[in-house]
Amino acid sequence: MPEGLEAEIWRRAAQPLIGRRIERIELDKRVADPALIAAVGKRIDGVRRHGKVIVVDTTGPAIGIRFGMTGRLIIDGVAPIRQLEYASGRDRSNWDRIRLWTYPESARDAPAMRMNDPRRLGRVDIDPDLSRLGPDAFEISAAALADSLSGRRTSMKAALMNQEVVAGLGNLCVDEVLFSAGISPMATVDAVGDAGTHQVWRAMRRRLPVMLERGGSIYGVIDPERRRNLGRCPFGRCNGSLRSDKVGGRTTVWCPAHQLVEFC
DNA sequence: CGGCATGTTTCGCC
DNA sequence: AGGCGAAACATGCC
Repeated sequence: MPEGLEAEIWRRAAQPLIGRRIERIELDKRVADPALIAAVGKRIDGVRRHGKVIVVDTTGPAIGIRFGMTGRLIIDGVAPIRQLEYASGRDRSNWDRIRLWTYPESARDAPAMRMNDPRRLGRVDIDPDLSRLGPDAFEISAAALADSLSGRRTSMKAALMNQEVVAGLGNLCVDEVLFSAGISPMATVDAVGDAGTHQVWRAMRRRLPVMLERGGSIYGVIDPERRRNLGRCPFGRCNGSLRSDKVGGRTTVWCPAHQLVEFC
């Protein structure tokens, strides 16, 4: 989905919904659980986030929203993130997967909240099960990250994208974090070791708030322009060149000159 | 037109 | 048994 950063932006934008009563719900049954109509008439108690998932708590069922690759949240007619990198800025109403009106504060015809997802890989669940998600990427401690990674036989990149290990990092954030940490994305968790894992944790703490403040996952050093055109490595005085490879099944942009198995 | 895309689930294979 | 990689999913865009 949009990653945890985008979910956090939407969580914040959705706070004004708290306290309102749900007047009406329309949903696309292909991706949104029809049982969610049970939330009609209930009051919104809170909007929280874990990893990439938004949960709208009500006095009835909770509404769990996952955004897939192209889902967006629009609150009171305003899209906090207007356009996603790999989707146009178009907003066709038949891409809405859930629409929710509240009483009495829905702005005119605009739903108080809607999720618009052209590609339809997102989901809207009733009482979502978050039990398999790892610690949230923004909250995780160094010890918890080390513990969560221990025993993994896969690459660092694949491990960090695994939501059971740590919840909220996606392809772009993992590339940014590993770039900043100076750790190779293809290094195995074991090869990276305790010291390298700590570097990864520090890079998460360092980079994620900056990207959040700038507006999301695309605002790292490894931005969309660099993902497309590569070029010289922008890390410190590194003399290397960016390259693109498939790691963990995803396009990975990194610099072999400074992203080493042994961290810099 | 071919290929690729901020993600998750499923299917086989160790 | 269970972790892991590849394929599948669905659609738009360059």
